[in-house]
Amino acid sequence: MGRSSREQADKNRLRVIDEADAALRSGGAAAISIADIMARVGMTQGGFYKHFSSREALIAEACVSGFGRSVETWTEKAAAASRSVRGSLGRLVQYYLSKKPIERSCPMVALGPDAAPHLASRELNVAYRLGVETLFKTFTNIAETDPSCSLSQKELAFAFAAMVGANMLSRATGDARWADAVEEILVERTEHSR
Amino acid sequence: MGRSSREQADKNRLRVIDEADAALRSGGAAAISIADIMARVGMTQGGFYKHFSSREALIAEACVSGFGRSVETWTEKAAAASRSVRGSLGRLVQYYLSKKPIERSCPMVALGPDAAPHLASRELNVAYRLGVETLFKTFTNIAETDPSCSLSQKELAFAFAAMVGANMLSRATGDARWADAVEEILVERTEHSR
DNA sequence: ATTATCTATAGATCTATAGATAATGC
DNA sequence: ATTATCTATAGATCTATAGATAATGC
Repeated sequence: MGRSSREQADKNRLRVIDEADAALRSGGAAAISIADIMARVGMTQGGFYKHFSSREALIAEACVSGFGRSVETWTEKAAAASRSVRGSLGRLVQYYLSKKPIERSCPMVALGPDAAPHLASRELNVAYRLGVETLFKTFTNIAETDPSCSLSQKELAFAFAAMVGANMLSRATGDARWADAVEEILVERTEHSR
Repeated sequence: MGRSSREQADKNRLRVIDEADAALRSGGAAAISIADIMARVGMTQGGFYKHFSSREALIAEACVSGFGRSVETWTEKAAAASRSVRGSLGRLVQYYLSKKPIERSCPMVALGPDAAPHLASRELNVAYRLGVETLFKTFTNIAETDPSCSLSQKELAFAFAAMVGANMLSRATGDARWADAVEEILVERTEHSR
């Protein structure tokens, strides 16, 4: 097999990023093996460096991509109709904390420990910070346009941290207690003032 | 240098666990290199396997040790006198979310992603679950004996998740916003009923 | 002619083991 | 005699690079 068309090469690049994103969400940065990911895309490791300058560069790009995907999903889930939960923020919380395949977690949780400045490349740390900032902005935007929610900025930061912490704890322990408590309280708290 | 005394060997074993605990808190399971840790203790890697059956076994033991240390610290901090915060639960929250050296984080956060059942050894997953359970028990015990705190069990689980999430987010992003919001709200909420 | 991908490999890890060494403990 | 530790190394990674190959794009 020889060279791909420019168009195909661009698609291959995106597939590599998608696979890296999936691996990151499953096992953090430690789960990124260039040979593995290239094999999953159907290529060999040698081709990797025509697309990315280093493993670190791929991780940072996958982080950007993962957060981008989360922003989209959050917006969709908040907007979606739901019988059980009336407010859009409540719907987002319910989606975020409902049992999902454990192998594909939120990038905030999957990358949290790896993204700290003393461990991550500068690129990854920047991508993570920007990603969290963007997701929180999405969160507050949804809250502001939700008439059933009247939380202050500080209370929103609190709720956001609780959501993320509960996700991490329930995922790691397999005990839904954390996710359930946060979901119930936040859904109630964004509806009782309607 | 030849053989150590039985007493010295036991001390060496504990020093290996302490170094592993420090490495775990700094960089998660990925930061555990047997040669590194043994060198830090002043030994060579060959001696490792007289003390531990495998790298995974050391990680699990370090996890147990780390949680044990946290339980002790939490109890001390809650009991300590403080001018600024009156309730013992508030003191614990303040300690847990105050700026600490980023290199020595809470085991719940440092090991969270590594401890999930599809990634960790069974030993590590069990140690993590037990550790979280014990820390939450410590948390609720402190809350129950604190007359300024009247949170329900569900609200305590919520507060606990918020604390952990804020710790992870502030540590990873370097932005104290999450820690500050959770600290202020929880300290206020455990005092306004006094 | 250019270049995306492949094959092959250098160099640097890291875990675990085997056998040697020397101090302990009886 | 026993055993905690050391030296040395096998075997298995993994990242990154060099040079070959073959299809694209002009």
